[in-house]
Amino acid sequence: MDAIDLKILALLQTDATLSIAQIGERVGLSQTPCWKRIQRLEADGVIDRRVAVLDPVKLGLGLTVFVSVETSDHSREWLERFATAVAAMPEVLEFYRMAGDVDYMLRVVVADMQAYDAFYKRLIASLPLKNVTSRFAMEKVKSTTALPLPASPPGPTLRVVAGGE
Amino acid sequence: MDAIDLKILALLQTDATLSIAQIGERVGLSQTPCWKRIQRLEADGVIDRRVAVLDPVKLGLGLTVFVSVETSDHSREWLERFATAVAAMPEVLEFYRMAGDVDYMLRVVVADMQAYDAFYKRLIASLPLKNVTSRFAMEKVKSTTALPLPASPPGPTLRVVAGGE
DNA sequence: CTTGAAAAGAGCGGCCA
DNA sequence: TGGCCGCTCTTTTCAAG
Repeated sequence: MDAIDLKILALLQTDATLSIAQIGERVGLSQTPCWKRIQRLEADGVIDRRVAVLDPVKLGLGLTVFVSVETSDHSREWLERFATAVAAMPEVLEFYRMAGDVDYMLRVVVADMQAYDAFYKRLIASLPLKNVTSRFAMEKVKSTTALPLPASPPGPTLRVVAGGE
Repeated sequence: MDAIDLKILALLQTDATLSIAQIGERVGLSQTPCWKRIQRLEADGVIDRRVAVLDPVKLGLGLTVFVSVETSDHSREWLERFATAVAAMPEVLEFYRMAGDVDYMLRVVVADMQAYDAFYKRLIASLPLKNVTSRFAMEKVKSTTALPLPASPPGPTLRVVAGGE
C-alpha cells in the first residue's frame, strides 16, 4: 500500500467511471500494473464496493435526521437485537454505538416529517429505549463518501512519541 | 420516474459494477431501453456520481466522531465562511445546518484521537465557535450509501389529506 | 514495470416496430 | 417507449523485454 495505491484510491473514490487507462495515466503507470493494483485492492477489501450515489432531494428524500438513543440495557444481546431491528430499516443509513452520554447514534433519511414520524414509531416500538432525541437537518452544507486519504506520501513516518526513549 | 427506474436505481446504488445487460435482465428490459433510462437518470442528476467505497479501517481511519457546533453568529455570511473552511477539511464527510439547540452537525473520520485533536484545533481556530461537542463512535453497527427507495411501485399514490374534500 | 496485442465483453447509437 | 444489430471502446489476459 504505497503512494501510488493511495493515488489510485483517491481517484476511484471520487470518480469510479474513470477507465484504467486514464487512472494509469494520472498516477504514472501503464494499464497492466495499474489494473493489477486495482485487482489487489479489491481482493484485499480496501475497495469495498462500487456504487452509484443518488441525489436524495431528486428522489423526494429531503429530510435528514440525527437520532441519539439511550438505553437502560447495555448487554451484547440487547445490542444484537437492536442491530437486527435497525438493519431492517432502510431509512437508517448509519448506526454507531457511541462512547459517553449517548449510547447510539443514527443518521436517518426520509421524505418528510410524516415519514419520519412513521419511522420513529417503528423505532420505539422495536425495542424499549430509555431516551430518543431527534435532531433535524435544515440544510446540507457538505456531503461526501470520500475518505481523507493522505494526499502526498505519508512521508518518512514522522512519529510523535508520548514518553521518551 | 416509474417503478422500473426505481428498480434500476436500487440496483445501481447497491452495486454499480452490474452491466447494463444484467440490470436490464433483472428489471425486465433489454439493453437499449435500459441504457437509455440510465442515461436519462444521469442527465437528470438523479444519479449523481459513481464512486468506489473504501474500507476506512483498512486505511487506518478507525475513528468516527459526531461534532455538534453552536455559534453566536447566525448570519449567512458567517455560514459561508464556515462552510468554506469546513469544505477544505477532508476529514469532514458530512456537514449539516440543524434546527434546534445545535446549530451545526459534522461527521468526521480520522485515524485516531491524536488526529482528531489536530483536526479539532484546526476547526476551532478557523472561526469563533460558541460551543463544540464531540461524540465518539465506539463501533460501527451499520453504514450504507443506499437511500431508502420505495421497494414496490409507490402504488396508486395513497395520499393522506389533512382537511377533507 | 513496460510495451504490444489479442480476445471477450460492455457501452453506445442507429434504425425499426 | 422497447427491441434488434452492429460499431467502437474498455477491460482483461498473455507474451516478451
